[in-house]
Amino acid sequence: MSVTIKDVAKLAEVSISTVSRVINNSASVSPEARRRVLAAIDKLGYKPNQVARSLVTKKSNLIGVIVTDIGNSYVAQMMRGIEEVGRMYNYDILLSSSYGNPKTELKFAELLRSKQVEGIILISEDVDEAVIDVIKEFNIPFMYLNKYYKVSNLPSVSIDNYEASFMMTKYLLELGHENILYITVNNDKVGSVEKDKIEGYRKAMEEFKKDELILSTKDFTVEAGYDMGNILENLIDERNITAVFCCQDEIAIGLINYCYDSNIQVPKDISICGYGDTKMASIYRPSITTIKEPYYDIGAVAIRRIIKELEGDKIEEPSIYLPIQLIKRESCRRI
Amino acid sequence: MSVTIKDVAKLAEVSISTVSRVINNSASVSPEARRRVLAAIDKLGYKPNQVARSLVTKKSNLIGVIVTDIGNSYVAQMMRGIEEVGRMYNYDILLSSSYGNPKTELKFAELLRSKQVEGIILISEDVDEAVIDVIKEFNIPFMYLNKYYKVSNLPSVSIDNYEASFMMTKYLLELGHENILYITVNNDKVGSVEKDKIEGYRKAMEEFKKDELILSTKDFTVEAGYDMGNILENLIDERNITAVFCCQDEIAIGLINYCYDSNIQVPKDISICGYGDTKMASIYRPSITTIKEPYYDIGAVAIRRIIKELEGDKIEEPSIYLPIQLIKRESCRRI
DNA sequence: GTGAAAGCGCTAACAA
DNA sequence: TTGTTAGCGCTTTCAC
Repeated sequence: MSVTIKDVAKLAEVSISTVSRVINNSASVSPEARRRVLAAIDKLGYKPNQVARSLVTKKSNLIGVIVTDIGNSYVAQMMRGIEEVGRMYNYDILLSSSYGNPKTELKFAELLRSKQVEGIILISEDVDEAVIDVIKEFNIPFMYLNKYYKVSNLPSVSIDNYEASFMMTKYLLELGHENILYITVNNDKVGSVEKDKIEGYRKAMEEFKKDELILSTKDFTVEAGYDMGNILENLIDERNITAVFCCQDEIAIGLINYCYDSNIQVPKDISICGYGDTKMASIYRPSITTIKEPYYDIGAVAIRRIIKELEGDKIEEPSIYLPIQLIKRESCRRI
Repeated sequence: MSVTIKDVAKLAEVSISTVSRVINNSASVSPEARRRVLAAIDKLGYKPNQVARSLVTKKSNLIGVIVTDIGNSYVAQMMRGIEEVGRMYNYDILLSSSYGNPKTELKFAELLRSKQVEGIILISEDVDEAVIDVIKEFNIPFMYLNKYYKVSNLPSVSIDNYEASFMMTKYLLELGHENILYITVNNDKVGSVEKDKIEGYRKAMEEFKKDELILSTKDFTVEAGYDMGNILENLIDERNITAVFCCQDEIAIGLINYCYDSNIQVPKDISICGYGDTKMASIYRPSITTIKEPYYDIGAVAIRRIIKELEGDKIEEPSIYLPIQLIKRESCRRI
């Protein structure tokens, strides 16, 4: 068996309380006793059993994170922020992947709870009120991170999508583009950020007195972007489209792939920009003009807020918005 | 406070032992008592405290994973496999990122231990014997995953790099390429898989009676690949190089980026292949011919082996090699 | 089939 | 400054 506090106490010839005091620095211990305890700890290679400690202190120092899919680049970036900041404050991360299944999310939430996590971060790509309600009832700090939807009154960290979309559209307009296509993803659900982004696009187009043109694709994948290719090809001729604002980098990449395959040159023949600034956007050629969503920071701020709440701070504003950035790269040119 | 086994016992008017028996199905309980207990559990929304349970059973159902950086695509893929298979067997994942720092790895290893993890998976990119030794001493199932180094006699899951490299080189030769450049990364450390890969390349070149040409770059990054560009440009002229086998996809992508910027067409002017089959390799244009390292499976098999060991199976072979695949895409052409 | 009691490894009164 | 003791929430003998 592994060595316990008793073994240390015996070897150091003190009581277990004294050992406990030494390892927790919780009360004054005579230099002599401390020395003996430390020596014993060293000799035995004693490491306190955190499980036992948790049981009595009711502090697990665990924060549960439920993600859709850790294989998604942006999720991994958020995890980095979560992990790194959590670590600074001595919190460990219990990870579970739901693959977008609400049933699984629910199961994991309860599992995390039974493991006594002190807070939960849910990274979701859909909205399921049932899961949210259950987690809320746990009465522990909770952060809801969703790149695609807003849920009002839920503590979260995100960006101002309206502003970002407006900024990007304006940039394209200022480059001289007059006919700018916005590619969104079919979505009627309440809270979809696409609504805000479309508003931002519209606002800018109106300001420049240009006609809007919005098309939907089926989802946020490279394939969906690729599939928009032939429609775009027609639009270039028929509507003299010179720039496309894609609602996600993946779609932009798919579209540029189509162009590559069809000998349409980007940005010479058409300017294409994305949204998100995933890793790929900077590595791909042409490198992609996009909006940088600060994934790392979103994760970092989310866990920081949880820890603050754990430390007693009440969080005032449920939603925090982080600054975005327009990243100008090769895929969009002045016209 | 949250509801405990006592509350359930009181409401059901049985002893806590009976409640325990019901939730664990550990001994026969009269139908009537079971019914009452179940009703009480349901009414109170009772969830057993896993921490308390762990303390007595000495089973935490936790597996600790130390990764270099969850932001790396291949690490995230491995994590998927680890998480998903762990979940099937009811194990939770405690995640920590070392960012390659051995001191941090060590600290996390001990932290994980004190959290009573039942097994540890270390995903590393360097070799630090000290860390390995410490983890070994924990005497719990341990898997060592390292894409770049082999450490003999350590339980691990990897691929046969010699074979993979041989296969790829042979493929290029069979496409008609005669002068094939292999780009490796400067590395004298023992156990580097680059040694095996170079051997595989050599073997194939010898078999086809061609001269080898090997160059080193500084690390496994896109930038390092890009930096090889001008050297390659000269080599195309001077040595009539028609194909480049890069030891990692990132380097291949960097090199192709250079070509893109310098109006060298891939694969028309030069064929370039990579190694790893990261996500990027299939999305990038031209799509990249590469060796598929089965990251997901590596993670899945690693944790499965840990669980098997936890279940009492002794693991015979320390190292397991998973099958690789040659993925033929656009970046290499017949000559 | 069931309850009482011991104990997992630890912290935190409390008393000395 | 120190030791004794009670418990954290649970499982598991051991009697009955």
